[in-house]
Amino acid sequence: MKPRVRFAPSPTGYLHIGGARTALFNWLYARHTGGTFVLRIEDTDAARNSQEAVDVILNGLRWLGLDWDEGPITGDATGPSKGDRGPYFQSQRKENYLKRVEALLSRDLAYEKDGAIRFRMTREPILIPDLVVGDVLRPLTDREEQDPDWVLVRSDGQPVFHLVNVIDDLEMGITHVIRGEDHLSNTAKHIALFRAFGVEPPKYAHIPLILNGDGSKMSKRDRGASLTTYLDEGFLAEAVNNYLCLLGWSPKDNTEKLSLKDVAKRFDLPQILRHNAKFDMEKLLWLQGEYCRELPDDRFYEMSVHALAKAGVDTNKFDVHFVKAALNTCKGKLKTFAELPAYAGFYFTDTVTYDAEAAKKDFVPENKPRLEKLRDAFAHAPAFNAETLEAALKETAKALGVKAGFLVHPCRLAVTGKTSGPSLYHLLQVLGKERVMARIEKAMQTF
RNA sequence: GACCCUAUGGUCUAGCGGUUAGGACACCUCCCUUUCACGGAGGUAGCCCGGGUUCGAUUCCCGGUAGGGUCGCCA
Repeated sequence: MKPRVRFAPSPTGYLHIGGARTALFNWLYARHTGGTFVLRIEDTDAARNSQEAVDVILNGLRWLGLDWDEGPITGDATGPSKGDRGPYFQSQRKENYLKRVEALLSRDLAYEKDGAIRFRMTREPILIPDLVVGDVLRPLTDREEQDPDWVLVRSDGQPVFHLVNVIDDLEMGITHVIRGEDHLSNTAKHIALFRAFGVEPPKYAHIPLILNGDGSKMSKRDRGASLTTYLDEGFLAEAVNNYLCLLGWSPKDNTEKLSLKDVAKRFDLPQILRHNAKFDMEKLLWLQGEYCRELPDDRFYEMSVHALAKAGVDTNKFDVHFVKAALNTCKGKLKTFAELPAYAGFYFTDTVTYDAEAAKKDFVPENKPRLEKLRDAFAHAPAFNAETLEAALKETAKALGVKAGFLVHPCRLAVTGKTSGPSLYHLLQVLGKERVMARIEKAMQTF
């Protein structure tokens, strides 16, 4: 029998990075085994759920490329879905729950008290066989000893998470429950329920959690916790996926860069690590830089234009060849597209603002005649391209008896306003003679 | 408070009784470079502590400590 796994997020309005990894591991296992990846929306808290909140999840998974074989097609709970085990929204499954509760009631495995329906919980310790953690024996805690039974249906008629989760897994034929380790202790409840329903529970695989760098729990507000951040900041899905794979799983051969396809081939549950991992943005950024550098030109262009537009730079106002040439000088230089507007903004504006500290250092009186000479050399260069400009600058430096750097830095500052950026000669070429001359002229008037 | 899980450099990890404890990120130095980035060459830094078991423990067992999780009419 082929495995059936599921990702069952609650639409809270954001997709936690840990949730994304849970989805990823489920997806990887399904793809590795040729099984089925089910997406189920746990929208039991009707008041807080909205279609927008579901869309955040759907969009996040789609962005990562984690396609589901069964589940909703849109964020609309009553909308279309794929798969024959639906509905895939808990809000649409209420009668299933009530039917199951009736069955429990009729067999005295549950009872009513104070308007709520409670489950007669097993008193003996329950063995949880876990594919990642191993066999875990879970006795009742001292608190639970006082009153081991727990609520299945609230007095307002709402079934609780533990109940619906188990019923859905049962009815959807889930064979492997791959979820965060925060559910490990509660798995005893789930196993007891499955048995009460007369079926063997699925296999469990509890994966370690992702924590903040300081070891604390990653919550909504923490940097990097929300998947949306990565979409917004111009990360590449392949980098995020790759990084997530490396948190709690290892190819064991020192490979760091892996495609989802590679991982799907090699991934398996028993190799998952048992300890929590701390989130390290630096390493993610490194991977991001790696993938960014390898981007095909058209995709780099597309993402760049998008990032610039988001920052208020309308590249449509410029000649397409100019835009492409400009962006070309940036490729391989930065890690996230969010950096691009600051990095390449000088191409798309006529008002250069100079870095104050750099201006203090480079826009000094002795540099004025140098800049003048350089301007003249540029003006008389046989052509205005990277090679001729480099030659012109070097000759000028030689004639002045100074190192090239004395011309390079003020020139870069005059033209871009900054101390670092794309290759100077190439950016000058792209900017073109007219703009370059004007900018040097303008800069010289400031000191 | 009880119970559960975990423990290799700052971080992610390889290791599954005998290794100069390997790799990656980050950091430092140097080279390349007219900036930055890339690339290249080096470097700093690690087996949580204490007991066992064993000829020998990072590795196995027990205890401690630390971190995380769970014990809801939250999910």
